[in-house]
Amino acid sequence: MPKLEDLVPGRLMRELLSIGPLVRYEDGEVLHLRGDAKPGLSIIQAGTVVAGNVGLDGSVLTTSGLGPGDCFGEFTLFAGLPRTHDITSVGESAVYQLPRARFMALFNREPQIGHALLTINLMKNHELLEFLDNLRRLPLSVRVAKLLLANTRGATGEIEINCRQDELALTFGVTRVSIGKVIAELQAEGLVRSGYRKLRVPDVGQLRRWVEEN
Amino acid sequence: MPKLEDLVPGRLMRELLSIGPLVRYEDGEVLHLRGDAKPGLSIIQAGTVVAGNVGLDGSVLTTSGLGPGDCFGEFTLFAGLPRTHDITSVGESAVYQLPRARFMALFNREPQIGHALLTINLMKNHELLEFLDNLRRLPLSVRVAKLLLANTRGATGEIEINCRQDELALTFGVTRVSIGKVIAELQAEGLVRSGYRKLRVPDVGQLRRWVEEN
DNA sequence: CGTAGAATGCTAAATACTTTACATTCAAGG
DNA sequence: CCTTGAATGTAAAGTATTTAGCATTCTACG
Repeated sequence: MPKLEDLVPGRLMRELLSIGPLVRYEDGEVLHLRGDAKPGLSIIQAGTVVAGNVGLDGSVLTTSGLGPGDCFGEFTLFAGLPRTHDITSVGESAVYQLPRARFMALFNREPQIGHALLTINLMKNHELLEFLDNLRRLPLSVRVAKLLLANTRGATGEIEINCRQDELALTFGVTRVSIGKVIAELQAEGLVRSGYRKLRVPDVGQLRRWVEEN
Repeated sequence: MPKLEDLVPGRLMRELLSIGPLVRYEDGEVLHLRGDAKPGLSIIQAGTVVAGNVGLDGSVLTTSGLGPGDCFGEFTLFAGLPRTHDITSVGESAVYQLPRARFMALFNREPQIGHALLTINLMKNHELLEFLDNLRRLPLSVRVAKLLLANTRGATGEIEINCRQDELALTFGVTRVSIGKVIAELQAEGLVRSGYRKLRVPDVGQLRRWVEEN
């Protein structure tokens, strides 16, 4: 996924960052609450924040993690609607908080910003559609394997992924039991080995081939 | 869902439409093929076109219908990637086909265009997330009922919706059998009455209440 | 070094949806 | 008005997933 800083030239990026204060957050601190109406664009300088998942009543389970260079909050600016997710800091983080007025002024002057935001959001859209498509057509085992591959980022040979089964369950919207079964299957085929808070893929190439033919 | 023509002032809209030819298509004619690399923005003047669903090999099943004032093709312009769907005319249609270079020139001059496209795509994104969320949390019967309500557009009392069960099955990614069962359920509760190529909702308010409490 | 909380492993019954197959009903065109 | 293709209705068997337990294993921390 492209980030804002990959899509706008350095000079413009610096100008963008100069219009909002860099705010620091502690682990677990809330940056924005769902329903909050105050608009603005946020750009992550350091650390990780997660969006999503209120639970109980339901709401969106997406729990997507955002890292340095990622931005969020476009929705409040361009759709004119309140925040759709809670945003929480995971560990310490530092985030530029650009207020609406000054950001929009720059947006109106520099078409490259709109271009970059459109690129980012069209890619997101595309990924969502693919996810939906996979959801309908592929068995859970293949979807899980795909996610693992997405986390190898071009590595080959043996890799280790730090994740819990209930995290996987959440991202796929299924129960931990189902994830457990799937991992047992994959393990029986020698494609992964499960551990405490981690999964080991002994041979990325092999897993990739298995995904291809399923 | 907002359309381009709702978001840019008339003057600018006319300028936009003036930069590309208005092309007419017959029923079933293909406007763009999946994989086609030629970039450009398309704006529908009249008629309906559908995007999606190659079948066989799989690919996206989304089959979303687009009408007058809707636009498509942003993906080819801002993500720089080939078409992701086949686009086909349903009945006769007329579509403005704006070539890349001239459109981008206008885009760079008029920030309102970028603003409008962002609004549209952020809303789409939001709807997709909600759809995904519903998919995970709600039984099929409630999702179907929600779709019916979405097609009432504020009407009250009795309404009639023209759709086939296999169309519903396609949009929800389930089989016709499942849709049939769901409709039978809803019918048993007196919430809908099924007919040939149509569904009748005797009391929109009642259906709405039923959805609320499920 | 133990132990408690966190995470995984496993089982069984219940539910939702699919697949396959066939019967029935509808409506448009000759 | 009758036929035919399109659409809906229904049923039975199979599969995937959930729900609700409880057992086991791991590891951080006291």
